[in-house]
Amino acid sequence: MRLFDTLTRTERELRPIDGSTFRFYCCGPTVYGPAHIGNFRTFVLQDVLRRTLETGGIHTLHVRNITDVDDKTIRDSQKADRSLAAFTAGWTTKFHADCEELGLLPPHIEPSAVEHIPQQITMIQTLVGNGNAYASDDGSVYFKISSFPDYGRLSHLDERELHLGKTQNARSNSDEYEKDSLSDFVLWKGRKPEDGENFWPSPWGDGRPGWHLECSAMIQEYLGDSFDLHSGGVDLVFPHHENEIAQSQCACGGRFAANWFHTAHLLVDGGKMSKSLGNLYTLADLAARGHTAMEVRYVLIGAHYRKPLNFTLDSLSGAREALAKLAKGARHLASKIEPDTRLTRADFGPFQAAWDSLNHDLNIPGALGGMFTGLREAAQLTGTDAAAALAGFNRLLRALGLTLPEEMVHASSEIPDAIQSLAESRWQARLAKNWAESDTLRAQLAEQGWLVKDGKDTYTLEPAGN
RNA sequence: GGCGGAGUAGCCAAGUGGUAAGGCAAUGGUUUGCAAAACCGUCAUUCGAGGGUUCGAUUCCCUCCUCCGCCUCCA
Repeated sequence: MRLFDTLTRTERELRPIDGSTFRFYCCGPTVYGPAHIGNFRTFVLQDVLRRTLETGGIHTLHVRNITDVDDKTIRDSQKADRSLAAFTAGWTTKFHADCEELGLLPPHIEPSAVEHIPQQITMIQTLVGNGNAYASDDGSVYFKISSFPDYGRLSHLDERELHLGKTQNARSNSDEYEKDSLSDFVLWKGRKPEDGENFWPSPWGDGRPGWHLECSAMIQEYLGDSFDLHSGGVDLVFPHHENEIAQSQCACGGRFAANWFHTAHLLVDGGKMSKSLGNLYTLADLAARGHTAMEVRYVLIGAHYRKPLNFTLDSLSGAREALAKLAKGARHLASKIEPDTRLTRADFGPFQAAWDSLNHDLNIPGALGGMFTGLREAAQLTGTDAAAALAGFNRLLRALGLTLPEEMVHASSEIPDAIQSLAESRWQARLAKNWAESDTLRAQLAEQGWLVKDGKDTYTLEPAGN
């Protein structure tokens, strides 16, 4: 497949550099609270990238870290009066549960920062030894930007140098006199009283690793000095990824990531998502509004990854209908296939255009459109052709990580008994042509948030839309 | 201020130098005790505004307007 690369700003063919396995790294969550749907946009898109590669026959090695030590995890664990380990373990578990609900494939390796302190220290020692880093009086170690001429290539820093110079002057009067120059970033943070028990011994004294270094050390451990792709949200381009490049290339040599995959942000109602605006949603928030994780996933993949996605609650309701429509189309297609039909082809049939879209810079919205139009074409097919089309459709679904509702009654197991019996009474009244009674009971169900849909011989119950 | 990105129907959203995918909503019809559901249709002469290049631009260039992100932690 072809994918846009942030560093070269060109579209490139993705092929494993080792010839067999496509090895990639994704910056994972900092576990100090529940992840929100903006975080999940990134993880879901990375998941579709992986699934698309795998559907195309490419083996992958997916590494995604857990950041379990930084300012926020320490601060909030203290607030919660729990150990850092217990605190972050709780949120890690929650994160995994959310991921599973969203249909995310677990990474093959999921290293945590705390579990890789020795590797981080070793990397810092190498950097100090190479003259790329220096210790300060307070036991911290900084990376010396001026020792790495390529610094800034990813984020086009050279075009911002003038500004940076100004800032340096402005800030060199501030407290941060520890650093040779302002843009030097911290690799190891010397122990401070507010860190509490959260410190580790090092050649420079007690302290903890800097945030940027975690990823570099874990990448070195599991992927080596050169690998296929590195991914994260656009906000990580600078300084996080820029710093990773500097650390890793100086410490390990190698080319680091061959491709950079950055995902645009999620907006809510056209603006930034934030707690203060009350528009920051977690999976649990949306579940409380009656939306399934699969509906959330459908919305999250609904815009091209390099464009901001405008999230609205209405789009979630739309997703429910769209998923139902896909399910219906698939069922219709399946009904055209004789039980003993043999699959004789392995192409995508009417879904070829959808598959092509996916492989052209991960155009998921284009692929989704192709699935609907493909379904329309496929409706005419029978026998082997229908079987081949359905197989293509299902491969596409798997690439997108979508699972379709078997029946429209996706909440059937969660219908309270009281509601169920109310609905049953209504159905009996209706069969007896007691319309007044039937309508009254239907209104009662509606009041309690349930929608009745009458079929020919039976009825279904659904939570009413929001 | 610097860098990067975006403005396509009521909403979400693809796409292309050759005349606008798809989904939701809406709406007409069939069906239904009435609704809903289901099924069959309809739904942008137009792509933020104004110029320019071109036989032809929504797609390329210029200017302007609006919005978003990064420049400090952030998916």
